[in-house]
Formats: sequence, structure tokens, C-alpha cells
Amino acid sequence: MSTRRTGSTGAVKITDVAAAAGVAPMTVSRVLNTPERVSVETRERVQATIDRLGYVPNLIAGGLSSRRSRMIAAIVPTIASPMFSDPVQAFTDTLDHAGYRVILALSNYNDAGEEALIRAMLTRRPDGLLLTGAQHTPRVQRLLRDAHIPVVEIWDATEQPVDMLVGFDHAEVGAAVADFFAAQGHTHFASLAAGDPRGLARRAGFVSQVARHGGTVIEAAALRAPSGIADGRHGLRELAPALGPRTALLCSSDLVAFGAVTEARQMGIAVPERLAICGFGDFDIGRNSEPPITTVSVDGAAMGRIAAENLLARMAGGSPPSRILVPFRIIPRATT
Amino acid sequence: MSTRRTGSTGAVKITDVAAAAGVAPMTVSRVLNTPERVSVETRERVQATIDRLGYVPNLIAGGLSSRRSRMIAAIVPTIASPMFSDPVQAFTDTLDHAGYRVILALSNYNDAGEEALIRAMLTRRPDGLLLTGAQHTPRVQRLLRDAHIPVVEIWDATEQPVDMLVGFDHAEVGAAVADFFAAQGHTHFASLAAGDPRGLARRAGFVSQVARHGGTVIEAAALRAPSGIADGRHGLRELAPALGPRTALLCSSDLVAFGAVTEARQMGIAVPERLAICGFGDFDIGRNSEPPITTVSVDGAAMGRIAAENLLARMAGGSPPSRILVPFRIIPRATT
DNA sequence: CAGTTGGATGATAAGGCAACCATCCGGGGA
DNA sequence: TCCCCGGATGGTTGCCTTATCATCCAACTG
Repeated sequence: MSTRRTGSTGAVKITDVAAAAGVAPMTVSRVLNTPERVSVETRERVQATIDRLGYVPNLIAGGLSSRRSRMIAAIVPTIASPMFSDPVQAFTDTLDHAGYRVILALSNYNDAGEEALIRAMLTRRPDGLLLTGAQHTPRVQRLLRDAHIPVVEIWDATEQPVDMLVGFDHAEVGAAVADFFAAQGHTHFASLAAGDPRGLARRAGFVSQVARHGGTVIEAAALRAPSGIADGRHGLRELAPALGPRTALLCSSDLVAFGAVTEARQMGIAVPERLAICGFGDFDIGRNSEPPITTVSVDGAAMGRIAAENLLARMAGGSPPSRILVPFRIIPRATT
Repeated sequence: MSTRRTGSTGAVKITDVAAAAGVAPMTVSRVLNTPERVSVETRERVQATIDRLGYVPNLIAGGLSSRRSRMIAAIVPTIASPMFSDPVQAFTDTLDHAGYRVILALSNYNDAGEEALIRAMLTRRPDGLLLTGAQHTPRVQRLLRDAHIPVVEIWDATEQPVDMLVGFDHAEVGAAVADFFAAQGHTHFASLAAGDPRGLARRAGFVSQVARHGGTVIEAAALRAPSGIADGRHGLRELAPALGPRTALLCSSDLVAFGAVTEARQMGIAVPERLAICGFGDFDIGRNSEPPITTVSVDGAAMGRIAAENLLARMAGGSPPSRILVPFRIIPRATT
């Protein structure tokens, strides 16, 4: 009674190791997962057998049995920008050391597809989930709750995180930059913002705080996301005719700011005398170009690391803070 | 006889859907995986039940049964550079559309750890594997062969790929740049190379081709990998005292080149008159900074996409080419 | 009208591992 | 000397799905 399927993969499995080492499969499993619960001599004998047979454990099978996949799903808009590649890098590195792997999904800023994307990730039964942004439809929120796994949202802030949050308020950033400019005596303002929710939130915060200072903001059309140097250059050309004698410009990233600085130089617009420019993100390029670019620094890598640590803590049974606001600060450099 | 474990996850499973829809579990499975083999009315009824119950299929269990995880493992040194984030982005996007997910691992340029990293990935039973670079120890090669899954190597070329390869010869790149400079009448050469195998290979190709032209190359210490703008600035300062009246400099990336350009300007070294600079990678920054930077263009996104397509082709039973050399070309801009 | 064919569906049995509980054994205490 | 305790190890079963037949039925062939 067994014309079964064509047969096994032919690969060495835990029972093969167990038989060869003269122990039960369960003991081999312990050697791999909880070696401290196995006597030294048994452990060494089993380990030697594992090495000899070239046994590669099957975590698909192990995951089905233990109901822990040891995988974490991460959804970010893109990794083409340091804005997200830094957190993802840190997130991945941190989890690696704990034996977890990251399944990466890129949304390409398509928020409408978030539910489908999350659902697709959940079919993999990840032990945890990283999301970018904190705005989700009620359906998504329910989906996440029903999944019964820890979830971290990064790069944003909300009063009611789905589960855990590591981020900051983008409107506050915009407002802080407005204050910074105002303190320098600026009265004319402009903005080059990317069309993603967070870029728009920074712009909104900037605009309303400028209004509080009694000014108004010249705006270019929203840039594509992720926006790059070329967008900054084009944006400045669009803005140029409307610039006053002395204008303060907030850009949605240091790349955009660099583009604006470059284009301003080309157009003979003096920076910072006639055009003060502040970027966002504290990227390499803003630090190391000439002139160095004033920016808002947010530690993306720290966000990724903390997100990973919080997930790990939760999976270990702990109760990390559900809402961590990371600091941002304006770094004045030569463009303001 | 069953004091079994504490119980199930409580989640809806395929048998629940089947019972609710009045069909066998196998039919539900078909609705999800091969809907064309199910009659329209049954399909719709089952699908409605799935939606109503909020069933999220368990691909861990499915993968164990079908022996296909629908996951692809990708190992790259880092995603902090467009050099690798572009291919990974394209790779991920391409596979997403085919229902595959990417498990990401970052080697941080630690080649010594490659075997352990690959072994760890293989425990996940990926259906395919992306590797960066084509130099592997015999042990690694055996490990890969024993895994019986398609493997693509990118960003490098070798006569004997482990399985499939999508890349190019870095020494040829260096040589081509040497020829390019020589054709412009250069007789003094310099190099700023990152310490990774491919950066060093480009430098080596550059050096030997320069030698063929009867010249020699001034070299700075190998830069850390991934190297950035600051490395280019520091590197140029290191190189400056040794520069001739007219020197041609090859940098290991456009970031390094940008740093060199920036520092040269600071030091009053005329570019390109006294120092001609060629970068590598055709990054955004080289295209859009002033002056635009001469570079070697390689389509990283295409490499990632082709790698994904080849893996998909192989998993579909096809036989894609085992060695695809992607073109590179020098794009002369204002720094040479 | 019997026999055949093929599409739709179902029943059964893995797939490889770990949770849970049972068992075994040696040493310590009374 | 006997019992208990605790660490080490083993046996059994389930994790949830899909591969592989087997079955069923309707339409079709001649």
C-alpha cells in the first residue's frame, strides 16, 4: 500500500542523522535548537554526524511543527533611497544575529495595494511584521490583529499604533524647519515635497507653521516618490520665477536639496544669501558635498534596529514600549 | 488517545473552508492554486467562503507538502549602495509578479562567511538563489550543487558559473577605462579602488592595461566597501601630493568620483584639465551633479531583472542561458 | 444503446520536524 | 536499603497542505 509520490527529495533528513548517530530524531532536534539540554558527549557525536552527512535542517518542516517560521516580513516603499535602505539594512542585520530572516516586499509607494501585499506576506506565516507608515485601512488593521503576530510600524507616528511604533511626527518636522527659518529672519518660503504621505505631511506641517509666523509658502507640484536629484533640479526651475529676493526652501530629501543647490548655482542664485535650503534625511551626499547642506537628521538605521529589537523582545515574551518616538534635529550647515 | 499539544492556532484552515463550502479540502486547494481546473460555480462558491471566513492560506504547510517554498534567497553585500539596491529592487519586483518572495541576506562583504550564510538560507528551502560574485570555495560549490536548486550569480563573470550567471568582467572594465584615457592622450594615471573583489578586479584590469600603454598607476590605499563620497574626498587628499601635471583617475564608484571631484575643486585642482576623473556605476549623483561625471554604465536593474527571469525560467522547466554577459559602456561627461 | 473519454471532485497518504509526555537512570536523602 | 528527584532521552502524534491516484458522471462515438 504505497505507490506514493515519486519519492523523497533524496536529501538527508533528521531521521537519517538520528539513525547514523544512534539517537532519536528528537535528540538531533535538541542538538540543533536547544543544545544545552543535551549531554556533551551526545551533542558532539550528533554534531559530527550532522557534519559528516551534510545535513541541512528543513525549517519549512520545523516551522510547520513549531508554528514559528523564524522569518520576519518587511514592507517598505523602496530600497532605492537611503530613507529606507538604511532601516532595512539595520533591521536585517539585527534580526540575522538572532536567527531570523527577512522577507522583503517593496510596495513602490502603492498604498492601495497594502492589504493584498500584507495578505500575501501572511501566507508565509512570518513571526513578525515591519510596516512603513502608520496609516492603514480598518480592513488592514483587522487583518493585522487577526494575524496574532507582533507588528512594528516605522517612519511615522500616530496616537494609536496597530501594535508597536518606532517613528516620529512628520508635521512636527515641517513645523520645526519653519521655526528654524523664521528664527533666521526669513519671511518668504518655498517647498519641494515628494508626493508620498510623509513628504506631504512634512510640507503640511511646514505650511501651517509658516502661516503661524505670518508667511506663505510657494509650492511646486508634488515630486514623484522616491524623488531624486533631478527632481530637485526641475523643481527649482519651476519655482525660480516665483522666488522672492530672499527665500527659504524646504526640500523633501537631501537628494532633492542637492538638486536644488546644484540648479541654483547653475542659475546664478546665491545660496544661502538669496535662497536658503534645508533638506531632510541627513544623507551622505548632503554631508559631503560643497556646500554642505542643512538638513533634518533622523537616524533611519536606529529605527530599523529598534524595530527589530522590539520585535525580538515581543517574540521572547517581553513587552517593549508600544510607541517610541525617535528624535529628529536640524543640522545647520552651509546652505542656510 | 490524544492529550495533544495545547491546540491549534485557532486560525481558519483549509478544512474549515472546505466544510463550510461543502467540498473537499483538495478542491479548495485547487481553487487557490489551479483555479482553471475547478468548475466556475464551485470556484465562486469556494472563493466566497474563503472571503467570508478570512482564510489566509498557510504556505509553510503548502511548501512542506509541495516541496516548493515559492521563496528565493538573495545574498548581496549591502543595500546601502545603488550598486546592489538597484538589482535587488528589480529582482524583487520581477519575482513578486510571479508569486515568489525574496528572503534577503546581507553579507556585509564578509566573503569568509559565505558558506555559513548560504547554509542558513538553504534551511529555508528556497526554490532558487541569487548570489553576488562568482568566486566561491569548492565547499560552497558543492553545497550549492547538492541543494538542487537554480542559482544565479550576478555582478561578476567567470568561465565556469556554478549554474547561471548574469554579469560582466570587471578587469575588462578597468582595461576599457585605461584605453579611454589613453585615447585622450593621458600618460599619468591614478586609481581609487574599494577593497571588495570587484573593485580590486577593476583596478587590476586598469593597472595592467595602463602598463600595456607604457604607463603606471598611482594608487591610494584600498577604500572600505561600500565606499562613499567621504572616501573619495579622503582618497584624493591622499593622492594629491603624487599627482602629475595632468592625471587620469579611475574611481571605484560614482560616489567616490563625486567625492574626488568635490575635493579637487576645494583644493583648486582643475577638473578635467589637471585631473580627469572617471567613476563607475552611472549613479544618479554622477548624472545630475555639476560637473556631470564621466562614468562606466552598467545596468544593475537589468541584471536583477534578468537574474529573476532566468530563475523563473528554470523553475518553469526551461533552460535559460547559463552565462549572460551584460554590456558596459563608458559615458563621457564633463570630468574627462 | 453499450462503451469510451475526459473533466470535476474526492480520499488517502505523505512532507520533515518539534511539542508533549513518558521513560530511564544515577545520585542524594532518610 | 529504598524512594525520590531531576537531567537526559525517546515515542507518539500533529502541524496544514498538496501529490497521487481513484471515482463519478455526463457527453460523445459508432
